[in-house]
Amino acid sequence: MSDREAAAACKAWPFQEAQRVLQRIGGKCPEKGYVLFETGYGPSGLPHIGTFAEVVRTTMVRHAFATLSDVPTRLFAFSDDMDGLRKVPDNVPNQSMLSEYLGKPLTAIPDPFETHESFGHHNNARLCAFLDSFGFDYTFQSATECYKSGRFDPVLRKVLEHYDAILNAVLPILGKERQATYSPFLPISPKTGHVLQTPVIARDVSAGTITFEDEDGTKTELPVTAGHCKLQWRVDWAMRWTALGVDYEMSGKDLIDSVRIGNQICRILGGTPPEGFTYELFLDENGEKISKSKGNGLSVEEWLRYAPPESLKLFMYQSPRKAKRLYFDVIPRNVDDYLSFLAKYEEQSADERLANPVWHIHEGSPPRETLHMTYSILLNLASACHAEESSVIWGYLSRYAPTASPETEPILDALAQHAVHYYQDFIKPTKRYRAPNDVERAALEDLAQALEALPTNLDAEGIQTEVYEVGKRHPFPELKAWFKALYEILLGQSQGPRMGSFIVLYGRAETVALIRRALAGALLGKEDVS
RNA sequence: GAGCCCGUAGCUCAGUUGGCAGAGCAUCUGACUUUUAAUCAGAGGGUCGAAGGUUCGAAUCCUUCCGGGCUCACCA
Repeated sequence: MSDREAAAACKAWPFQEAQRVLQRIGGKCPEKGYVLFETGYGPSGLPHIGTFAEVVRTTMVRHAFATLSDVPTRLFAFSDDMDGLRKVPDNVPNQSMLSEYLGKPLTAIPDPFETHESFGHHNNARLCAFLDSFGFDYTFQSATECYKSGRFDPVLRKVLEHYDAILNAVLPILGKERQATYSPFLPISPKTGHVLQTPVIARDVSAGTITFEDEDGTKTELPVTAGHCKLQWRVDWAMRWTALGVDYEMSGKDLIDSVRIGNQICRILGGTPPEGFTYELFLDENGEKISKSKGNGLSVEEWLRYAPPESLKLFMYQSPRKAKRLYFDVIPRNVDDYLSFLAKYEEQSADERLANPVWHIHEGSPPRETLHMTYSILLNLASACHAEESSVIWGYLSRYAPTASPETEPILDALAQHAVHYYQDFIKPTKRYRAPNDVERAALEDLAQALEALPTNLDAEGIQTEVYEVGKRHPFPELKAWFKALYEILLGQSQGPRMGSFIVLYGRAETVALIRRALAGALLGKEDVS
């Protein structure tokens, strides 16, 4: 079976989606010369995990499609940057300046960060930087540019022509209040520059204009073309599908009705609605919808501090139609699942590979992983050996696999780095060191000297015996108390790893130094005062 | 009201063309000359929400029902 046949038979959802796209175009290249995938972005906020999810998933479908067909593809990341600013975001500078521009298109508002041509341009740049950091292949599209350049003009005129039909399509899903003032066209006031939400009083199809009442009450006539008017979002979406010839766009289940309306409008405009895919929303650990304003759930940045992007992509790949909880605890699991899919890939047949998530995550060519070490082991390791940096973990890993190094095992190296972050943020703050009493002090001094005197090639077992011997030489009620003291004084926790293996892992000289610092009271400063 | 998702071990969930019910954690037992919680080995634990149907065979497909959750109707 060829790759293409195998892909056509593959049940993995990106292939199923790609099949629908292939059927849509009837196996032939569309007139525009390519199959168009689109993802939308509202630039009044910064890119977030939902943006990421949509682009990753769309990219997976796009790549699956490229495996099924030779028809070229493009992905537009479309920014609705002509949208009027409704509210001043509280996470940006120059708040008072921005408040003077409320109601104006984002691309007509100065950049509060003073680094770009406009606020819209600034956020667009943030979007692109965000997407670039993951290496996504896309073409950025600006709504402002599309409107002003006339690219949307032919379809805008059609919207005017089929005004009533479009109105009738949208009205049923609106509330009563909204129905009264609703207009698909949002004229941009020539006087104030505001995007107006105002009824259309008259329209002239042949001239391509609408008449409305401007903010100061004067009757104003404006062309619907060339950027003089924007469209209300649902109609805007459908117009864009029609004008650009969008073949595929996914959206959240909260938009189901809007997609339905959009499809109707698209047909009214003479277009063919894109193939859609409705994905489920993300929930937090309590099963509540994740929203930026509530700040629940998890940000992309948080995830990437503790785990590599591939694990987040895996999360996005898995069950997109299922409402999944997105919170901290799911990270380690997704890392380990990613690693095991990666390991499994090596021994799979060609068509099994197509259903392996790593095939989709890495666009058909996943990296080879030679040293298999789960993330949970690394997390344990990081906390057991007090890993302030990944080199400590590597100290252990190179003993385990002498030929391995950060250079030969980049995946493992990244994981080690992430495990250190995990240790620093979650384990270390819980540590509480205490000062030794006189008996313990003497025993620790004894241990430090004993460790220095031991033959350098002694193994973990031998060191363990020596630790034991030192304990016996001092008046502990029972040896249990000696080990407990070691953990509490040196590691800041009431239990810990076997001392012999810990010392080998942490380093003999380093352990001696650690003991000396403990004796000097230097570890007490690390105590968490909270 | 309309629509979507979920219900599988104590917990969180896998289960990919229907073919002997799985993982992680938790629990229990044992090993490793310290510890209930480094690590390792092993064990117990499920009427797959319920009832019908299709099938030689259903966690999986169809129907109905029960239970839980979410979304839409202001903005995009």
